[in-house]
Amino acid sequence: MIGFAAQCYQLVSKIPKGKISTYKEIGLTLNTKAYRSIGRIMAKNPHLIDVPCHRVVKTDGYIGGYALGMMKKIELLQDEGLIIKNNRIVNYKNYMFYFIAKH
DNA sequence: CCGGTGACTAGTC
DNA sequence: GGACTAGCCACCG
Repeated sequence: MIGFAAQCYQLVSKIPKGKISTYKEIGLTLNTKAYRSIGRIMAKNPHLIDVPCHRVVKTDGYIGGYALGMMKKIELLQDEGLIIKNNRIVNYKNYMFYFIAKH
């Protein structure tokens, strides 16, 4: 059986390099409002390498948290070409990746 | 801007 | 196996 966590991991793993998504999007895609659950699952991420959860940020483009610390998360994102300022992704909307089509 | 509330899962006890 | 707790959030006042 595919658990909730597995679905999250699967979605996140589909985010292309240089792109980001939000916890909300994942929630919408999985048709749930369990935003916090998603965060908790990521925090316990047993697939830290396989699942690039550093590409998942808050709805406002703020970094949020990361198992290895926000600094590490920022590093990884910057390494993919994103610009981070004050813990926030500059022009994050340009990098947004939607799992489902939005108008 | 801060605090409280909501919704949901996986772990732990 | 039931109950409790924590969590990388979102939204509203």
